[in-house]
Amino acid sequence: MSKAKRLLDILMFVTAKKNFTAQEIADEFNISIRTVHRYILDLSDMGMPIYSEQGRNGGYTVLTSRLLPPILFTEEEVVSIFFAFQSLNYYRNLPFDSEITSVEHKLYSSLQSEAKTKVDKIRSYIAFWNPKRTIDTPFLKDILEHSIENKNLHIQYESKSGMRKKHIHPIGVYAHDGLWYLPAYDYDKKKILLYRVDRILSILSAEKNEDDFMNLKEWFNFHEVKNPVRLHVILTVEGVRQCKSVHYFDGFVGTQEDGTGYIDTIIDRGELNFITSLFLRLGSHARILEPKELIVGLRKQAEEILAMYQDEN
Amino acid sequence: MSKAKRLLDILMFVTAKKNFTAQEIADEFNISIRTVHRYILDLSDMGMPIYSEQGRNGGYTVLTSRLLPPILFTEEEVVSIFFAFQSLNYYRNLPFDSEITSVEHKLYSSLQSEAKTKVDKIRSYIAFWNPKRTIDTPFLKDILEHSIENKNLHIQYESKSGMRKKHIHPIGVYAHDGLWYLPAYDYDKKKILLYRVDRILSILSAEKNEDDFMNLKEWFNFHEVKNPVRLHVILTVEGVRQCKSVHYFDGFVGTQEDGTGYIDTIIDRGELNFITSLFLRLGSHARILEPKELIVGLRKQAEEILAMYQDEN
DNA sequence: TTAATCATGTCATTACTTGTCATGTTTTAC
DNA sequence: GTAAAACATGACAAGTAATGACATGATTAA
Repeated sequence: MSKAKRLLDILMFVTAKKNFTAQEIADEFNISIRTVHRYILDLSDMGMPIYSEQGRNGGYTVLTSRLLPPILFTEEEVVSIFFAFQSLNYYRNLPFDSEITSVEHKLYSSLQSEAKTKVDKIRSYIAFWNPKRTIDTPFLKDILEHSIENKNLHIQYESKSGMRKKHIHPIGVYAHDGLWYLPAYDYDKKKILLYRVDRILSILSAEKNEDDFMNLKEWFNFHEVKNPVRLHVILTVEGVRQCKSVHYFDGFVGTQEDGTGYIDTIIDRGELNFITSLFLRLGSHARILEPKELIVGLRKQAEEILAMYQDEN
Repeated sequence: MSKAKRLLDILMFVTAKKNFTAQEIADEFNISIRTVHRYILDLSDMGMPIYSEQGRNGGYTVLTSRLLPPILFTEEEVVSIFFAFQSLNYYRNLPFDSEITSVEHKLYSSLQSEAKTKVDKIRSYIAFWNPKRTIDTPFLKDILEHSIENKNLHIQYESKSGMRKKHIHPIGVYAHDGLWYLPAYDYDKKKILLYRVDRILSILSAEKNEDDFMNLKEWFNFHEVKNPVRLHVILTVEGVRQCKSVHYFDGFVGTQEDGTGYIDTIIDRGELNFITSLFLRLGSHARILEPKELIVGLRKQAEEILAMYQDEN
């Protein structure tokens, strides 16, 4: 076996083990201790942060987190990594900040000037925009970490009715439109609720979770319809156009030959509140047939607005 | 110089040159032709796609796009790359698809099982959600490419009033809320308009652009206010809460000591249409003082809704 | 003090690398 | 069809690097 290959093997062995003696390596790879010492010298020369302790119970220790064997990329592959990093640009408080910076640095400096230009262009011509909010999300990293580690949390949360303590189990964390959301099982309310990470005021404590919960993907697919209500709406041509751009109605917008259309589906009563504002905007482009409550809600909102501005003309 | 180092040098030299003869390498590195042949054998053994053509005018050719020197990553750095890739998950028709797959594969297979678990967890606990639309964006890759290459385009575009031909210069491309937008200079209308990439029906032709335009970043910061209008609103506590979650008002929401607040800023008249639906939703939580048009618009919309449902009770 | 470690040096042996030379093969220009 | 320019491969000697065995020293903990 070539020296280079063997050095790589040892590198992997050693980064996995973190603590080892020369004898162990010698036995593992069937080489003499003298050679092991020589190899370790080579590895430190190559920049591996490895240090030794003499004396009984001494040995070697690898300082850094594990190093991976060197990986060969093509230029296009590296460009694709920069493309992916570009998509994180408009977020704040992301985890892996320093790692991403160091990866970017390593990769960029290995590129030739032509490819550097390409990366620069991607950076200036492509954006994954989201509202670059002034809202701070200081606990994002912690929440992500705890979610991944399957912990339960006690948090202080700023809800509509003021500051509350919550005992929750995170299902996962997701970003939408620049905000971070935390679907989590609330132990007091005994159901899964959706929290906003920026409204978490502090994490009081975390403990290992023992229970079983659905994961994030399952939660996304899971739409518990507890109070089913039929939503039945007729749409003008313009109404169809606008509804098709609303994700909520994805797939539910039916069209007639003349371009007009309809929505006829089952939704949860809890969602009516959210839907009201959609139909307020659509005005006469959408005529609701069912449910009654939605019509009542719309009228109430409309009346509220008219009442507020009745004295102005 | 060690063999390994020299092999790397040659690897870089040949990937940059793409076409070369053994003699050239021998001269460049001051080694014998025989050794060059041996090195090339080594490189192919290492997986470099290098092939030879015999005969006069023959030589070696490197098949792939340029390979970069092997790069050492720490485990955390690799995890951060997977984190970034995760953010692309809910998009369709992205460029660099195959590159990302191959990078993922290379990296994942080099990870140890412990780190693999971490990557798996990131994949199942973190999402960058956006409306995973059923809308197809077949021209996204092409549009991106042409933007980067500073081309002008003739496209067929599906606008409100039907299919139109457009002659444009792309400023850049950005994603927002799952849709791709293309700010571009319209040569006919002589101004920058915003197109939706999914509404591009075909690209008729592309030609090199000679003119100077602003770039995407400049465009983001550029808000031409042609018809300035003062927007002045007073907000209840709940109104403040809701407005702060609306990106459009970022930074413009002032608060009083008692928790109520106000918005007082200058906007463009063209934006009133969009704002109307925001205030429809807010109802009595937001009382508009100025501009008059907005109040008129709100009342009109409210009356339209009431008229539509007047016979129902 | 002793045993377990690392650290370093020397030296003979072995393994690998390199250059030179030789011999083919393939392709193209003339 | 021949010569030139290229790759392909083999053999071998000379040179270089890697290895193991052994020796010695230093450091640390039991």
